[in-house]
Amino acid sequence: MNRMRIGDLTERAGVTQRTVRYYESIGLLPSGEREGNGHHYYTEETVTRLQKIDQLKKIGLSLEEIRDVVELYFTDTSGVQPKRKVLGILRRHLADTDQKLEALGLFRSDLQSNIERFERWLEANEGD
Amino acid sequence: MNRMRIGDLTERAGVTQRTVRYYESIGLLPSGEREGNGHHYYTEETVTRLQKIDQLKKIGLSLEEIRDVVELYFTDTSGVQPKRKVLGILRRHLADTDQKLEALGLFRSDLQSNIERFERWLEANEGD
DNA sequence: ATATAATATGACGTTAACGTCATGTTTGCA
DNA sequence: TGCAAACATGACGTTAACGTCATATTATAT
Repeated sequence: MNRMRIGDLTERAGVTQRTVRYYESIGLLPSGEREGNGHHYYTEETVTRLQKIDQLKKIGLSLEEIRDVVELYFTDTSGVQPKRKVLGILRRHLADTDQKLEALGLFRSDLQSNIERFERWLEANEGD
Repeated sequence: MNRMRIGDLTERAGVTQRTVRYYESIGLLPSGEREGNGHHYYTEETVTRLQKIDQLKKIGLSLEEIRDVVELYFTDTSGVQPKRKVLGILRRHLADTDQKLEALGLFRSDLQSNIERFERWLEANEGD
């Protein structure tokens, strides 16, 4: 189904209309083409774009950070200068990500050892 | 230096007074003992507690989530019932953490491959 | 043709995690 | 003893990421 209006778009992408309009307002989503009437029309790409945004949000990126990288998945970024810029952004995000991964890993083993400690205690102190 | 007032505390922990008072107000930090005058007094433990909170924040936990787990590092949680409760919380956080780790890992390799793609393009299209 | 559903736009409300005054009391030092 | 620096408390302000009306126009089913 190509060329849908906001109702179908939000249903397929699992977001609210408010979210779509908010994203349009901050330039995260290109505001769909409008006909003679005031209505906006969207395509399949808008759906996948919204889904991609959702993925990146779950990772913990802010909408501003997402705006930096999401273009990458949907445009051709021609020219040397833009490509260099995107490359810089990507490298920064990679460094950030590695830090987060490390911190999360430490937290995980912290959790793990605490869990084991509690389990041992409970096993020792009652018949369960 | 044990038994300090808020000025030293915030300097050592690298947070503002507002932050300390906010944490006290939401029960994340025990509000330091007060003398006859209205002043609060804190100890070394408060410093390390603030630092622990900061670590957990960097991982992406909300203050509410932190309140759930931070006690663990500073109290004895005696009794079987409380221990069971904490154990439940820990297990939930472990599952959350594993999900985040997986998502972050995927994002990382996504970034990585994009970076390589851009690098190859730049190498091919100019002498650098 | 008309009632109902869908859309557009604007404005105010909300939560988290504090920042920033304003005002009043306490402490520490010359 | 006097006075600037430190502290306490209260209230209003701020940003992100939307939620929730209210109102007006357009689309659609009967």
